[in-house]
Amino acid sequence: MFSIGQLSSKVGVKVPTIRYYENIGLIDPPHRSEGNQRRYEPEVLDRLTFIRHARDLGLSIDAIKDLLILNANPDMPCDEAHLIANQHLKDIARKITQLQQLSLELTRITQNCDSDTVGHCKVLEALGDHSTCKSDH
Amino acid sequence: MFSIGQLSSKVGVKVPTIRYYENIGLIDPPHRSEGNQRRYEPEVLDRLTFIRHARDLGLSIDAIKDLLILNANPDMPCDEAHLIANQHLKDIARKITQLQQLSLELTRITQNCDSDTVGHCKVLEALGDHSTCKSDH
DNA sequence: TGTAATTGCTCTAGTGACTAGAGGTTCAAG
DNA sequence: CTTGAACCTCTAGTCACTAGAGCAATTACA
Repeated sequence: MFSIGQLSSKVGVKVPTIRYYENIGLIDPPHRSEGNQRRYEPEVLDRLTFIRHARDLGLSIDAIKDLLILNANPDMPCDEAHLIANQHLKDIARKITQLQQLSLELTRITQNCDSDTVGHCKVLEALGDHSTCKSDH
Repeated sequence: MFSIGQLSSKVGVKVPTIRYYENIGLIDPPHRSEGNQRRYEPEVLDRLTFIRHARDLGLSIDAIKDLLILNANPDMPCDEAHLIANQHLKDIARKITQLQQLSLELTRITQNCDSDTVGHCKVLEALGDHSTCKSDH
């Protein structure tokens, strides 16, 4: 049996966030002590770790809800889990490329600083041209 | 001269979002028609496209404001531009690193799984078990 | 030119995923 | 048995939008 604070430090999810997750139905309301404080069974550790991990990877709460349902039904096909992961992968790859472009441009700006002024700044160009996008977003 | 709807479909930013950007000072208030409707000059296209891409990459509105200032002032003293650019460079570098780790992690997770039912799906397992992570996130 | 559909206007409130604070209660260590 | 840390609920704030109400202007077509 854990208090909410112990649970929090064990899984690295903040106390108010745990209460928030309970509020929105992502985790079940635990039993309470005589004085109305939350007391958690060890099982919640796995679930919260899963949630935390998935959030870290940028999955939405709704996506996590889906995955938790999948998790609870071991006989279901796992395509959906892969689909969710793969969608994320594509998105991430695109973002990396664009951030690298922006980074390059910002580096150029700082390195052009032998003169007194920025000169012709291409920050906007670095991200302004939609045609350089590989995917549509 | 574009109406707000035309602008919206050209750059892929929703109409209410454009008004919101005007509200918070990210784009200038345009001229109005006789009947008080917004009429945009073509110049706003670049600016909005830039904003859209930068947002997509996870830059905050404040960061975007800075970058737009940088872009709009080619005569800006060097040290000031240097400062702004460097501040955001660090941030962007960090974002790239994080995304790369994430991408690796997701790839590893999806490639480890070749089962057809959730029961043996490694994606779900990997999300639940933090100890299998190569990097800390 | 008339009229109907579409697009526009402002304003307020809601969303997601938390986070902060007020004001009070319970628990565990000394 | 006291004290202080941890807990409770509740409301409100954050960011970057998004939705809806209720009304006005514009555009397409007959």
